[in-house]
Amino acid sequence: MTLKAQFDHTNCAECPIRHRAVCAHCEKDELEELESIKYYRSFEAGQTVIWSGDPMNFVGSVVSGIASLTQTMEDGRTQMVGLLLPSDFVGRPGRENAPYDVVATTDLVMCCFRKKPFEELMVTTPHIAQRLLQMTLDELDAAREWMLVLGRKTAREKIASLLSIIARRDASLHSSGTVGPIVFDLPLTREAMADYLGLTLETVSRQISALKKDKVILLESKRHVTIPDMGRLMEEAGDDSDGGFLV
Amino acid sequence: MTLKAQFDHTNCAECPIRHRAVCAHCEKDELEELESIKYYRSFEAGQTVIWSGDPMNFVGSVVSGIASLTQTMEDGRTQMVGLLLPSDFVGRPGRENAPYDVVATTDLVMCCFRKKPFEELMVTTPHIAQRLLQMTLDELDAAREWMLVLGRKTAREKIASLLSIIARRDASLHSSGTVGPIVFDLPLTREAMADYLGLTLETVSRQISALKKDKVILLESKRHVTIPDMGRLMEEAGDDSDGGFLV
DNA sequence: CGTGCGATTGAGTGTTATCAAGGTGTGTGG
DNA sequence: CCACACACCTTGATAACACTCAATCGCACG
Repeated sequence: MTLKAQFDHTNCAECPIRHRAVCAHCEKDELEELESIKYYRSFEAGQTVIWSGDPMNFVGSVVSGIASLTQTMEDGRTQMVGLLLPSDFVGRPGRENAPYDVVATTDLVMCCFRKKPFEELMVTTPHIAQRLLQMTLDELDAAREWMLVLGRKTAREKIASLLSIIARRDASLHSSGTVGPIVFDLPLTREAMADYLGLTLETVSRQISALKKDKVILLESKRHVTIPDMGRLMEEAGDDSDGGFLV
Repeated sequence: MTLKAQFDHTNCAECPIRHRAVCAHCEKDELEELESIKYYRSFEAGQTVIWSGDPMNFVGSVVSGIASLTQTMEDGRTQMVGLLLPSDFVGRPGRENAPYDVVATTDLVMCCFRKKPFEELMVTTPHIAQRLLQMTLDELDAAREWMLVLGRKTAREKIASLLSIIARRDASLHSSGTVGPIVFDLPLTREAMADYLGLTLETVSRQISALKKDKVILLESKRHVTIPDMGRLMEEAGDDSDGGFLV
């Protein structure tokens, strides 16, 4: 609620995701149109944003925090199919019902647009559709990367892959140095990591312990990770050890 | 080569994928522009269309046959990350190098456009960009469905899932009856199925034998499959037994 | 008739899941 | 302030499922 107030009257020009979100390519006048139909919503960690199957009357962008897209089978097995970071887009123009659960993994602020007006804007504003196409293609690439992880990597490689992705993302935001240790906080519980990687939480825990024992990672606390050697981590992930940093 | 000739002078209006491909929404004049930059290419089963990492100077649509998108790790483990059926699009506007291997699984005919002119058309022709967005969103949904299969399903469920997808696609093309047995030919080798499902070919073979023994499927030959009861197959796949047919 | 590819089947192994117990840290109420 | 509850995490013992290695089969093709 306090977070909501914090953003309620924010001008798009000052938005932290202004240049990465679906509105990134918009001109000033286009932005004003978007601004007139936008509103902010906040969620606490653990809250469900949308239930699979429910009607979706909005689309929107993650402004801050992390959300996850998950699929659940009848017997309770769950698989995360998307990790939504700031600037990522939620919802599909033209779709009536949500195909996945959307859950706030951390406290979350979203910039929402009512679906109908947004769909109309899509037609009149090519910049929005163009940007959405780019973003969707990027998400498709990420999904295909994860298919390799899910289908072919060992538990240890899966953990190393996830850590290297989070580390890479964090490095692209905060630090600037290309070399040297990388430090970050895990935004996911062991269970969420397991759901992302197609493992059990016990296996996640064991493999993290193993990577720690082998000095691939250092743990100050259960969530606070230091990567002394990024190349080593990427070897463990089964990726090309070099070349990758800017992929 | 003979296939190539067969399509070389085909008018778009008579094209079998005219209403499903990236050109689906195009008006007559837009189609003429596309027609002026298109050319057909044919590949034999097993041929590689594009190697991962190679520069891509074209994009295009699958006209007939099946192609696969695969990722390969340094040690040879491979994961299929896309199954390209007629009307599916290959390539990403704006991208220089291919991120995956594209391999012809069967004999294949593609309708190609040189990348540069196609990218220019994308800007001037919203119908193309709109359709490409739709198709990309559909592919993303399919990829996420596969993430559940890869991450959480058993070998038996994986096989049943793949069979039900192929059966569903075939049913949507050929037959009309909603009930009754479904018959089709598998377009994939056991090895290709394994690469798709994150299994070994031996496990694929064993599970197919098991499904056959349990009368979930009937096999006239190794590739010719009959599904006596689609609901039963979908139960085996771990999906909701009903509701699914039009998903 | 031999060759080769795709597929099947078997035996043994190993990675990961399952079941179970216990540990750590944080917030809340007595 | 302490004790308790709870969520999150770790670790151990055991078992199951899928992988590996290996032999064989069937079929198409030269």
